[in-house]
Amino acid sequence: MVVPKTIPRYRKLYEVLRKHILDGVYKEGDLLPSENELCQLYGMTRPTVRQALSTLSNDGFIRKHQGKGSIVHHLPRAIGILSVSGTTSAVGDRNLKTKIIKKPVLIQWPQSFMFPLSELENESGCIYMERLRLLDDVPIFYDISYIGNINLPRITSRQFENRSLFRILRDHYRVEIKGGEQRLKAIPANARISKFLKLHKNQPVLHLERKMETNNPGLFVYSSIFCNTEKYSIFGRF
Amino acid sequence: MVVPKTIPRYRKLYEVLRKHILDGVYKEGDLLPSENELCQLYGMTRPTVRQALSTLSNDGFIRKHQGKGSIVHHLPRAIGILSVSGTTSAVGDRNLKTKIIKKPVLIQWPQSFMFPLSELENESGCIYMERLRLLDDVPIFYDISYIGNINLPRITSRQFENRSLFRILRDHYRVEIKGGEQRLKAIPANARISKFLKLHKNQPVLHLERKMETNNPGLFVYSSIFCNTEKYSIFGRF
DNA sequence: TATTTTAACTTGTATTTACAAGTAAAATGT
DNA sequence: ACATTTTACTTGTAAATACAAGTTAAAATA
Repeated sequence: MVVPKTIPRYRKLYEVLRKHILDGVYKEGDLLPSENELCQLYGMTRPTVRQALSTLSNDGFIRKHQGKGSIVHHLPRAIGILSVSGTTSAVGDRNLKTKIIKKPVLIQWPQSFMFPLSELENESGCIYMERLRLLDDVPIFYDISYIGNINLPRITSRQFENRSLFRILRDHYRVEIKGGEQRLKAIPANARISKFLKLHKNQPVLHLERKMETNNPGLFVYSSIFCNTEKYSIFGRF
Repeated sequence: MVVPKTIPRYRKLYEVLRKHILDGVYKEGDLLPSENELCQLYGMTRPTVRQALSTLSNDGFIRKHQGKGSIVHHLPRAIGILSVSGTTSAVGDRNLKTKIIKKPVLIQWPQSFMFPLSELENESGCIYMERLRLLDDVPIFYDISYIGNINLPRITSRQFENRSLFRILRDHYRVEIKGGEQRLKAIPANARISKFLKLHKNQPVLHLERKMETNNPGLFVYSSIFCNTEKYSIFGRF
């Protein structure tokens, strides 16, 4: 069923170092082992080690300094919805709950969609769902998602409670989110949004419209997200 | 004065291809020359070419597909303040004007600053300035900037009208913005903000707090930006 | 002692080589 | 005419090597 594609060595090292940083083995400001030491430790050559470090640097886990080394960068403490990793993993699964407002159903795309669609996407419709995400029982994200309906069997019958959409896509369909684009706006909460996010009407709400690319070239995931930023800020790197 | 540091070859190729894409030599959906062709064309080896393409890919100019090639990605048409490049270059200098609200002055950091400061930063104070940026004569960004006061002679007497802060830092002080982090919030406009952005009081405004890293390890640039997102959205890649 | 120089590290850039894996079109077979 | 296989291309991964350039601390020198 799930094809265990061989994982590149540089990716393995990336995962190991990333985990060590997240687990606190290497703390903020610490110097990572030098590239040559990592070569010896993990039995690979410098280009391979450098590819792993380069990815870590791009993801903001380390900063590299010529002549000095790779220094562990401080980790974001706020909600990292602006990063690729997705909300659930960013907050750490601890206090984040997901509530389904509308279970996933197969529908036609809305009349005037927020992003232009390819012909193939338009023909095959999309999977639609609405979720509410709460941090410490405070509603933070009201999330409307559209997933291109391209060979994702049984997705409408899956359990999405307390689980990341991205995780399900990855584990069950081998779909990885690669990146994407987004538009941001500050808007006044309408009746529906204020109801779900427990805000007064017309209170400012952060609105994100996102188009996410996947490892499947024809498959995109779209989200319209309304954020209650009264208590928490949305955090991002660039 | 300005030391002409040798520019790496992969960087040169990056600049050339980037310019070609921006100038429309390669259009959206076009296939770039293959890596081997680029090797021949520019007289360099594949790892060097790949380093240039990898940077282009990270910056969102191209998407790479194994077995196919590098495909030019569509360019953002909206305002790219979430990208590193800075506002001026992103919009294209055409209709964007900058108005100085408060000329740059050397002051002490505010009492409780939005980001933690290093000792060195705290001791030496900061350069403070306020700017208003207008697109088609509509005020879009109200921008409060703090620059660490580390060896930037005569900066308080420079002309910032219609010029990007980043450009001045780069051209006159060899300071390059490398990346950074930001927090986002939707807030109601207060008296001052509504005055400058020509909005009603309590209308939703997008608030960005940014910390930007530079090629000078001790130097950071901070901005508190209030955005009028009524007409335009803020665009970003991730 | 104080200063300068050197040496030993670090990461950055670049070449060369080899094979794996994905894509698409041409060649082949039925 | 259609389906399959082959082939030639593409990018991906990985090794081995070399030197440049920035940093730091030890060593040499004044």
